[in-house]
Amino acid sequence: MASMDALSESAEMMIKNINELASNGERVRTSDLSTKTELKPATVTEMIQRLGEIGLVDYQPYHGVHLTKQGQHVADVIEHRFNILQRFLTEILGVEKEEAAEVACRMEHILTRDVENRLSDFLGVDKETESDLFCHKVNVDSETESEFIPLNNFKEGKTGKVRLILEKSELTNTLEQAGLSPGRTIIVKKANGKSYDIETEEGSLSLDSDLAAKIIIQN
Amino acid sequence: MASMDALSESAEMMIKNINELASNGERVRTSDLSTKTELKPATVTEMIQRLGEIGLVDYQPYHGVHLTKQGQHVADVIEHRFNILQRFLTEILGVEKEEAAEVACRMEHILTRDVENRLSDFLGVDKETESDLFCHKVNVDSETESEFIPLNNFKEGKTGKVRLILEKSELTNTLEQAGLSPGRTIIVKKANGKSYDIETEEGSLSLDSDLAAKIIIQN
DNA sequence: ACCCTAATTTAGGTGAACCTAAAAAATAGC
DNA sequence: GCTATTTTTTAGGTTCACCTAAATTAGGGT
Repeated sequence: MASMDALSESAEMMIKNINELASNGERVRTSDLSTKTELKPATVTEMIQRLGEIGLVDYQPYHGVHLTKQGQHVADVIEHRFNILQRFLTEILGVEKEEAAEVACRMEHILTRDVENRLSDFLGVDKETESDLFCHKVNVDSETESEFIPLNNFKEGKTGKVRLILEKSELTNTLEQAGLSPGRTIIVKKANGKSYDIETEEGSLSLDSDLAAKIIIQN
Repeated sequence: MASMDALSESAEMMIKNINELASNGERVRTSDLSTKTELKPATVTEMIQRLGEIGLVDYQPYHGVHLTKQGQHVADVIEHRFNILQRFLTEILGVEKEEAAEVACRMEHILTRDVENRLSDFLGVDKETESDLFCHKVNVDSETESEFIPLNNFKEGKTGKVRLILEKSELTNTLEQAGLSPGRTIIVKKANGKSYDIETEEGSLSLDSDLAAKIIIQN
């Protein structure tokens, strides 16, 4: 039986790799894992035996492994964490894809549920991420709690408060004069993904999605 | 002599803790490190011996340690990484301070220089953070930086992208239908201070300077 | 059915990061 | 200045994540 002990980075990486090699549904061979992880076959054997003992994989000597339901869940969580981290690093910080992947691959083992959720929200992942079947929307914790959302992910018709403006420039100064400044309340009149029509305390204006992405609203 | 081998998380944590206990400039005792790190004294001794061998601390048996110049540099880097991570987690994601500290404390050992720099920029730390003497501003990437200009100041013949429309009205709606809406590219055909002839993706039009003043273009 | 090869596992080793228990050194009290 | 106490170190053990080399098993070809 599995002891929910918080897995080591190595163990999580092994599960992740098993998952990635098991796309076709077949059992994953030791040698393939060895190639992918760049670990020696003997090391792979040792690790999958341990994973078998704690119930995360079904291991049969000489006949490879496949993830158990529990193992699959772990893999899904890790994959999701990797994805949001990589998105954050590339889309928000502008890190190159390869480096982002490396860093995300280290950080995915460290993220807590809370940070993971908040990062998702920040990136605007609310829109039915179909890939997350496992994510049984149990989210018991999504209490009324207002969120911080980039303006470009804000839904039409909603009211919010400007909390943060990223990458300040002359343009954002202009925006602020037009009533779109931290602390002010705004209404999103129209949002079609390309341009955003906003009503501020001062009047109305409209801006493009690049600019909208830099304005963080609290609902 | 120090081998710049990328330190383990444990080693980096030990250096960080030595630094934090050395505020007064005095040598740090094994027992204090033991208390702070929640490791047994024997473990602390073992680790500071290793750090001594690679030149990051000056270790004298029975008389504690203090950071060498190299060790101090490591401590400074880690502290800086911790700070920006914690700021990001609390200020941007809204994570509670305690959890943010824990997560930042794990992530600080993983950040690369590039990600660190970008995160700093994102948080707006560029403005002469006097504490980071070592942080040579290597930012090679400040690309040709385009400007944001009201359409009435835009020069004849130039091409730009609509970014922002102030004071929306029926008139501006009409403009948007004519292709002059946020995100679209336009060309200024003629500009004489009174009226402006524009070519949009949809066709051409002409408008007066009052209206042009409310349309911000990025070149 | 049998051998050969390739894949896999076992056996045994290393270093890092922890531990406990015992020895040694420093310090404090008188 | 000597002993008692506290601090620190040494010695030796464990687990984890890796390794190499040797033994074992599976499967394909004839």
